Amino acid sequence: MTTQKKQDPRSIRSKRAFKEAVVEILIENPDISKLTVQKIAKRAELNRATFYLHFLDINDLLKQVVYDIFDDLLSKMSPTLQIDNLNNQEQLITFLDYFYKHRKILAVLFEHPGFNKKMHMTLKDLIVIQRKSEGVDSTNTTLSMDILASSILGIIMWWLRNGVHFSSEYIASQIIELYR
Amino acid sequence: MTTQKKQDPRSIRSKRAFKEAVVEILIENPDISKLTVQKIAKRAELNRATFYLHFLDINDLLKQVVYDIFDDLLSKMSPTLQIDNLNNQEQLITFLDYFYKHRKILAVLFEHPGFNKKMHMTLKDLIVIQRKSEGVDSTNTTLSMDILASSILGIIMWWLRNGVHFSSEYIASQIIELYR
DNA sequence: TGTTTTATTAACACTATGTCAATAAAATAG
DNA sequence: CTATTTTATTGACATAGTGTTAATAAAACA
Repeated sequence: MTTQKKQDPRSIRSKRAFKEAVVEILIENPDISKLTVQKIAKRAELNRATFYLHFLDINDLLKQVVYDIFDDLLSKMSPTLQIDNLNNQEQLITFLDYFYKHRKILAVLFEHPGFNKKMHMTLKDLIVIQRKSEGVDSTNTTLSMDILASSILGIIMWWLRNGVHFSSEYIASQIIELYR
Repeated sequence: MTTQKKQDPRSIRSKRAFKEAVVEILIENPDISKLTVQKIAKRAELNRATFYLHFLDINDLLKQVVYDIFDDLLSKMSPTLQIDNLNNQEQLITFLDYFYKHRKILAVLFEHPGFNKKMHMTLKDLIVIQRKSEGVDSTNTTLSMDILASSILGIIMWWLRNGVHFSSEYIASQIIELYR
């Protein structure tokens, strides 16, 4: 507890209110370009100037929303990752189920530049962990982990973009098929 | 020449000026969210109101820029597609070379919602044409053409996003490797 | 409970948006 | 080559959004 400056409860409440507001607005109207600080503040029932006390701009707010979601996703993945006798496909389904559950907001956030980067990093990490647990040395494989992560990301983006008409199980099986 | 309403040369010039202006601005500062109609009109040396005569808004302008690029890409691909004895990899390299050549503006346009959709359609079409020329019946293959197109798209996006540090040949070989 | 800390606010100057009636200029028919 | 039509261009206007600041209010905690 050295440099961990304790947050005033008021700050925490306000930040959360803005985050919840922007998510609500985006689910109702999934057009990021139509967002304004004014609309977000009104929905959060807070003054517009308060927004600038917590966030640099709308992009900064969205970046923080993205990071929150990934923290949540990773905390929900970690118990699954520790089960050794769980195979590729089962882990992948756990992963995809998270996306399915939050598909509405995730489909919108995909448009945000920060999302892809974070998603790519997360996927790559998960693949490397997975490979290690299988005893595969990733440095020797023909396909780079970046290429693998990018191609899976592409499939998940298409899945979410098109309204999630396929089950997590089907998408998992298609991804597995790709790397047979 | 029935419903093909002939364009006034003035319209054509103005539209082109706005398109060139927005591309110039985006190459200098690749942040779509910082674009304004005002800046674009100033760069095009035209009045701001003229902008609204040709485009609905900035998104509409960007959509048209995206479509122009894909028209150009397809017109450059079609001679290549007609050469029967050209293999997968050589066609893929022709495709990727186009992206390499226009990487600066394409890396920016990837952020635009319309881009991914158009790109996915184009890729899927090219894959189906390719398969047909090889005599493969796409309806019988295990992987859907959508999944294939999405995964390749993911790789190309990663390639462009990370400053194109790999050659078209390397990326092509990695994509081919994926579907071995 | 009093004092400090910090979040909140209204107000300000500025920039951006989208539209319209008036104007200018290019296109084309005679 | 000129007259007339067509349509692109413009300045001006009302409205909405931005980012900041000094004054205020209200939680935190000693």
